[in-house]
Amino acid sequence: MLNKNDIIPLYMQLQRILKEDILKGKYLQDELIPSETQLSKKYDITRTTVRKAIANLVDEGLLRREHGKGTFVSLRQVNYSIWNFGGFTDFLRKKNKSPISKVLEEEIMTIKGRSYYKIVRARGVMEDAIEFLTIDTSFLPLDLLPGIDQNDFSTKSIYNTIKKDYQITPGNVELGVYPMMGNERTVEIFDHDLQTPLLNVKGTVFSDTGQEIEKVSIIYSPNVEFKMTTRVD
Amino acid sequence: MLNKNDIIPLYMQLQRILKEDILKGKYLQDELIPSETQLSKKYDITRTTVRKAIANLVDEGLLRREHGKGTFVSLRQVNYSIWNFGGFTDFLRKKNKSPISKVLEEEIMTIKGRSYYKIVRARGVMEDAIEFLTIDTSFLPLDLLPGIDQNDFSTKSIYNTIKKDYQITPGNVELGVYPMMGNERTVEIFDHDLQTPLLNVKGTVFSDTGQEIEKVSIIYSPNVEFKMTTRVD
DNA sequence: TAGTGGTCTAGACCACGGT
DNA sequence: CCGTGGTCTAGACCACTAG
Repeated sequence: MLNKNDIIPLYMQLQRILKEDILKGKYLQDELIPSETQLSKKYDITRTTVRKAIANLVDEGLLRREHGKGTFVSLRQVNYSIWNFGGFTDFLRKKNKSPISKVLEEEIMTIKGRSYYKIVRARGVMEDAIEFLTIDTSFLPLDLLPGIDQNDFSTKSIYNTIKKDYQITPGNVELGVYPMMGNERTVEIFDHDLQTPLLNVKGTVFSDTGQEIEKVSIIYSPNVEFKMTTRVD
Repeated sequence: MLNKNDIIPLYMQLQRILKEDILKGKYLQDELIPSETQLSKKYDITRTTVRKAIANLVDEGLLRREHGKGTFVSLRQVNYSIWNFGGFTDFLRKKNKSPISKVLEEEIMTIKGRSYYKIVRARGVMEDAIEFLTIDTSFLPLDLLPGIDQNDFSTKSIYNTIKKDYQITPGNVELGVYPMMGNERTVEIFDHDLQTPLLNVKGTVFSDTGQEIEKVSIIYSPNVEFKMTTRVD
C-alpha cells in the first residue's frame, strides 16, 4: 500500500512497487499488468497519478503501452539518446539513473612537446546489473590543468572538476563522427557482436577564451542512440 | 494559437510552437520562457496540458526546469548542420565543384495510408573522374508536394524545388546517426572495402509550420567526414 | 459493446527561490 | 511575501481493440 503522508510522491511509491513486481517476476515478459483504472482503485489514487508512474517506467523501458489493449511488461534494452558531450553524469542523474565510471587506463604522456594526462574510462549505468554505454578517452593538458591527474575520476565528473577547481568553463566543441568496427575491448565491455559496427565521436573542447581544454574520443555502445535536432535554412 | 478541434493533441501543438520559438531564437540560451501559468492563460488551456508539452521538451533536452525559478532554455544547439543536409548542391557550387546526381531508384509508395515519392540518388562531384560521396534516400509526401515526382532530380535540387515550386521552407531537422556495414551497392558506388563500416544519417525535415516535408536517409562515403561544432555548458 | 489507454479540464495544496 | 514549478484530485470525453 501507499503512504499518503510520506515525503516521497505517490507516483514514485507506486513506480517502485511496480518495478519491484516486474523485476521479481510477478508479471512476466509481454504480460499485461493491471489496468490504470484497476491500479487507481487498488491504491486509492487517481488515474493521473497512476499514469505518471507508468509513464516513467515506460521511459525506463520496463513497460510498453498499447492503446486499447493494455500495458505490457517490456524488458527491452534501453536506448539512451545522447546528443551531447558535457553532461553525461548530469544527463543520467536527471533520469534517476546511477552513473558509473570504471577507469581502464591512466597515463602521463607527451604529444608534440606538450604534457597530457590520458585517462580511459568505461561509463554506464547501474541498474540491476552494470550496463556500460560509452568508452571515453580523454587527453587533458597538464600545463592548463596542473594536478588534474591527482583526481579519482571513477567517482567524479571531469567537467565539474574543471569548472570548480580551475574555474574554466567549457564552451565550443568541435567534433567528428566516425564508424568503426568493434574490437576485443568493446566486445568485452559492451557485450556486443564483433560484426556490429560502432560509433566513435572524436572532439576537441575549447574554453570560452579559446583554449583547448580537452581532446576526447567516445565509443558508443550499440544500445545508445546518437540523436540531435538542428535547423536548415 | 492552438486549434482545439485539430486531431493533433493540444500539448503537441504547444510543444511544436515552443520548440520552434526556441530553435528560431525567440528565447535565447539560459533565458526564461513564460511560466506555466502564463502559457496556460495565453493559450487558454490548463496547466496540466502546458506541463505535458514542457515535460516532453525537457526530455528532448531543449528546456530545463528549476523549482521556484522557472523554465530555462537549455539548448546544446548544433551550429553547423551537416554539410549536405539541405545544401548539398549549393555547398558544392560555392566550392567550385560540379555536383552530380544519379537516380538509382524511383517509386511511388504508400506508408500508413500516406502516399510518398521515394527517390534514391547517388551524389557526388565531377573532377577528373566521378566521385560519389553519398547515397540519399528521400521520402516526399505527395499530399503536401503534389507532382514532385514529375521532376528530374538528377539535375535539380530537391530543396530548391520545394522552396520555389511549393513555397515551403525547410526548418527544423531531427536526425540520428548510425553506423552500418557496407553492402553490394555501397561497394559498387563508393568503391570501398566491404569490411569498412559506414555512417548512416537518418532524419526528418520539418517546415516552419511544423509539417513533415521529407524523411531522408544518407549513407556517407568513407571519404566524407561528418563534422560539426556545438556547445556544452 | 465493454474495457483499455489518450487527452483534457478546473480546481487544490505544497515546496522552493528571491524580494 | 509572491511567483515559480511539483504533486494530486475527481471528474469528463475520445480512440482504439477485441469479443
